Amino acid sequence: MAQITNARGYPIGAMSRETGVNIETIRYYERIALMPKPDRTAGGNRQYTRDHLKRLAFIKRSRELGFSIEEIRAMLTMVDQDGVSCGEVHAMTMEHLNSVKEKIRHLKKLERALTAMAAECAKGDVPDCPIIETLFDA
Amino acid sequence: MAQITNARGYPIGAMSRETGVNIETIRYYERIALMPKPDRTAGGNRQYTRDHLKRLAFIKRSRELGFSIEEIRAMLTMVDQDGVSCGEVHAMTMEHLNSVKEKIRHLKKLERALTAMAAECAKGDVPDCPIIETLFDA
DNA sequence: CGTACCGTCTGTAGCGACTACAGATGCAAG
DNA sequence: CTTGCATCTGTAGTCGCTACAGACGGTACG
Repeated sequence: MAQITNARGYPIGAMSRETGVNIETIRYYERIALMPKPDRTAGGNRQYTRDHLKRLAFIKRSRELGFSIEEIRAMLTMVDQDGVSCGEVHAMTMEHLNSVKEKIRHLKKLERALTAMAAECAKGDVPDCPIIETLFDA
Repeated sequence: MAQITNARGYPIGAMSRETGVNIETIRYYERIALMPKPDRTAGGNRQYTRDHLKRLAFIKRSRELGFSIEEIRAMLTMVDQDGVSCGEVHAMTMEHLNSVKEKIRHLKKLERALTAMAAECAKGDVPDCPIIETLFDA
């Protein structure tokens, strides 16, 4: 009985609220074929199912973990073909993990350089700012 | 005597080689007025001076430290006006440092999540891949 | 039944910071 | 004089959205 509401499916606003994905972004995912085209009401509004909702949540979580759209597309293609190869998914995850680790290393280098620059700076309105000097003459 | 070469100025390719900034990017910086328009040869080729070179190197180093184009523009505007306020530069640097630190925190969270996911995975060609499960049901 | 009003629609343009062409010249060495 | 790399302009593409404009859908209230 309470199912009647669900029988009508989720409009795009509900999808957005449930997953935290922007409405414009949901339509964008449809345009790039990451989300399948949903049914429409007589008037032309999108009507999503629970499966759509799960898929969108999957995409959201994967994006939050920094996977690119194309990586997510690859994973979803495997899921769609019911041929999920755990080895492949594991490899993708490890590769992604390595790129995250490298980004961290890189940012830590920046952090050290910025900290060193800032420490040199007297903070006063001195004509020769050590930060600017460093950037010009490093 | 050897100065004659320099008297002709640097063509864009030399600027690129010296600083490691792509030629297309140098022209892009000119278009967005981050680099001033240089003199031209009779035939229309750009001729840069040592000052241009120093400026481009400044931009390069600042970009490598993750400063945005607009942040760099602000710093260079101060330099151009000869009104370098060390306080302002210091503030910008600290703000930038904080955003770098936050990115590091964020990436470390990702690293932990990805490591945890990967650890759960048997790596075999199991039908139900724990990574995919996690992404679907988290 | 009308009306108000939010939700949703399509299509296009913008963001940041480049990068990648195409097609036409410049210029220096042999 | 020719060869051939360097450089020129202008435009369009990248990624992953985001932000409109202007028109229509759908529902709650009177």
